[in-house]
Amino acid sequence: MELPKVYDPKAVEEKWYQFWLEKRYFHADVDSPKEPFSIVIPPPNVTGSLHMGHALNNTLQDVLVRWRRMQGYNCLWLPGTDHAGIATQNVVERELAKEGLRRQDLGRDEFVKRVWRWKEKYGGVIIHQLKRLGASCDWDRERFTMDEGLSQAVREVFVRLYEEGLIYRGNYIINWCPRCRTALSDLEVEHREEEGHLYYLRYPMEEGGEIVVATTRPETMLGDTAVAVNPADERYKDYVGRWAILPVLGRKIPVIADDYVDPDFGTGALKITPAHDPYDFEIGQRHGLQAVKVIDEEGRMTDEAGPYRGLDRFECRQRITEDFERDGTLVKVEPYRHSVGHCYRCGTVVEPFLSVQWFVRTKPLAKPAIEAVKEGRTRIIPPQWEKVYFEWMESIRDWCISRQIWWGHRIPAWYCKDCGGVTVRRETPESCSHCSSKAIEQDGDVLDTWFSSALWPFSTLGWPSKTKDLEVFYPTSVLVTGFDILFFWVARMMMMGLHFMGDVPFRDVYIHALVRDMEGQKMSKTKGNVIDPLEMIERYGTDALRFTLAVLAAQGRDIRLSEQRIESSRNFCNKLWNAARFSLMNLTDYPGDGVELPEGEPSLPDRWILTELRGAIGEVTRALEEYRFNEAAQALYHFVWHRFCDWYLELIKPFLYQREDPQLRLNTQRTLVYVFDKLLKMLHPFMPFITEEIWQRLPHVGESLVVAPWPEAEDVPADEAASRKMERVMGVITAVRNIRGEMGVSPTRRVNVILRVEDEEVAGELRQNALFIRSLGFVDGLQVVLGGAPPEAAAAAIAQGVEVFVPFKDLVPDPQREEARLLKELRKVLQELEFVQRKLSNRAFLERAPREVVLKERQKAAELEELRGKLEGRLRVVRELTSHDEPPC
RNA sequence: GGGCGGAUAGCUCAGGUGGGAGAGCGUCGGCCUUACAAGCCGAAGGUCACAGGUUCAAGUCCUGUUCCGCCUACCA
Repeated sequence: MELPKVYDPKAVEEKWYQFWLEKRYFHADVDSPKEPFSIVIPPPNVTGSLHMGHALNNTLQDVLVRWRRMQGYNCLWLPGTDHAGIATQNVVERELAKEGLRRQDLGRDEFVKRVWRWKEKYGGVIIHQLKRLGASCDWDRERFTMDEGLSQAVREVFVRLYEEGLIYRGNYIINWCPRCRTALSDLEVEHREEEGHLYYLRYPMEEGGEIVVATTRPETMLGDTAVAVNPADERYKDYVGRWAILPVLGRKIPVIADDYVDPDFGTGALKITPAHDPYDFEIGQRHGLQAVKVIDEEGRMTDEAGPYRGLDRFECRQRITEDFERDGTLVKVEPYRHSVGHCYRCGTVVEPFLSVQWFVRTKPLAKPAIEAVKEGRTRIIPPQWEKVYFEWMESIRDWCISRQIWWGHRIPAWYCKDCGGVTVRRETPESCSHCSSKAIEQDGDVLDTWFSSALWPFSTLGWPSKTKDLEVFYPTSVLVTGFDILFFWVARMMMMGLHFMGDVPFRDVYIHALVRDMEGQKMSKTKGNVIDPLEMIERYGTDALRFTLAVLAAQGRDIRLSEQRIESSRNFCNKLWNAARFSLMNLTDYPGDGVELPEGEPSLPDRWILTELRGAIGEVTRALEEYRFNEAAQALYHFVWHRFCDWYLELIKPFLYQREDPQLRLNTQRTLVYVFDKLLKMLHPFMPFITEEIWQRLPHVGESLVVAPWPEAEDVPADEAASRKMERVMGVITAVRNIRGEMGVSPTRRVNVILRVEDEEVAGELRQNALFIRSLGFVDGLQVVLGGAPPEAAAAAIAQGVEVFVPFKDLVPDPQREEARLLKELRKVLQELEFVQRKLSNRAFLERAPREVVLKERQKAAELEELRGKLEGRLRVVRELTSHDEPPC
């Protein structure tokens, strides 16, 4: 059965994924005696579809899980999705809008039912896409944040925190999105620098005179209840305690003194709007000021806004500015650049808004979470993110968790209509816990989606029940995520995990980069610069995409992805495929299915490739242990392409194409199979599909690569001495090819070669390995001479002490070209030599540098000297020829 | 305002603990050499942002400067 010339991903991916599922390789057995290795997936939004960020995130997780599984761990990769409150509600509302309906038209119950229906129908999309990516998740354990079990965990956590005084309800300024009509946490506000204006407004004083205030939001003046100045500000000393008259409304407002006010900004007088600015609110509290709401939930002016009632807040700004310009209240307007908060979901300008909300008291929770990282119980990788984590945790503010939407976990609090008391319960109560009245009503709000995500590492494993899953798989081994949700999610999981499980949720946190386009821009649909992972999978195959992402995933740096890069990974797949094709063509008589080392004395190429393999196994394993995905992938790429394919497969062709020495042929086949087997195993976590397809076709032991053992470096015999011999032969081959190339001769044209060495042992070695030089160097006659006069009419090169000559008669006889070539080489050598000699003539270097470094430099100098001598000798010979060749004129 | 990261070949980027400047793509020259033209062979190309310092030795450590990017922040 011969393989097609080109690897076709479509023909294999679906087949093997189904096979793996049928064999239940991804299923984690809680009763397994093996050491556990667990990861919980960062649950994608149920509304989501796979983008490059997901592809990267899940490729890296799958690499880790598949690798650890092969190492013999009991692996659990727990998948699932997030109900994504606002996002999902928005999606369904948009769908309703097409029917001309609002959610209010349906009513809450009907709307929520509709969201569930939407979820059942479309919510599985991203899960399906993860499967196409090859993710080896335990699908039997798939979870959704609104599942019954997880909802129970949410209620349990809420009630416990409430009872511990860590959740409270209060009237504070929060961030409000007038479009989504809900409160947002501080983190859900995106600050953007914008060109705005600074308006200077004149407020008359009750007893004559005036005070001028500066503001970026003149419309909020309608809610002003004071003007504040710095107590140390001499200019306003006499104003404090007196009254200003608010224009338009004519309200009397006091001038107060507060340290918060910066006398150097604006006019040094600050208008105070306690209901629409967080700091004004604080000042208001300090001074017992009234808070007047002039903007409502939808961003429209309230009745308190007098003549401006009903206007949109921005319309009002426009109108009030015009009016003030007319009546002289407006002193001046300056252009002013400042940062404005926007809703992270819909982009609407956020309104600071006074309302009653639920909050988590975070400081007591943050402390253990800080300590856990300080003590190394959780490692953050790369470590520079630790600092970011600490900074945020140490300056953490209380977390507003109530949302005025319908899709999410309903807050388990009931209010009594009779006594006004609050009843917080795990199960729906019959009556008020304070007065036993039956007239109770549940809070209409739901919880921030991140509240349930914060419980993900233990709620998915069955908490609050004491399950075996929890016992075995918590804490999880590693969390793989992007830095954009370090605060949103990672920090909060740390807090909740420590508080409710008494242990960290994960041993390691690996933080990977963001995927950007070639210009370094974040990919976004609106910019139109997205590279769709599914499209790439269609075009180049899943393995090519995965390999690309892994090889680009260097720590601490964003990934700039281009389709070209995926294309070259596709080429790598094809290279591997053709190596398999070649191997299969030469294994038709291979006995059995065994994977064994060669018997007796292996050939030089065998010993060399085994030595290289041993090194590669060590390197790849070490890189994976350190989360250096790019280095592991790079090492594999180099080994497979530039060691195994470029050299080994070429070197063994003469052994495979002959039948005179059956033992040699068999040994070669064994090594070929052995090395191929190991490299497929190492490649499998990165490229699961093509490796399985090839492995299954080659002689192999076992049912599937998924559960095949990870290679161990110690099992592979190394032979450094043989390796060095091989490298010398390879050096000679390269020298011959170089001469041919530089002298402009076709690589397939046969030439004769003379090798001249000083050392008898080396001479014997080269004679022994003449076969390789002949076949890879396209050499006809090969002569190895020990010293003696070098040939004259020949091009020369020096490779590891061996002088390589190709007679001019075999090339295009062009002594001038040869002279130029030699000169170029000599220049390089002289330059290097000068550098080394300068070092060696420095007494400080000889005295202070370690002995082995000095020794190395001396050796280098000697080698270069020798090289120089030989090159200069050649140059003389060639110049002699050129002068003879000079046509008489 | 504070903090973090980056500046290395034409492009995109690797270069844990200081001692050899590297990869992919692109470029140039030559090849359908019975695994692969999505390939093979060969080559060119870099004062490692700038200025100092530490050291026998700096892409790598320290200080400063410039230019990008990101996070974060209560100066309306």
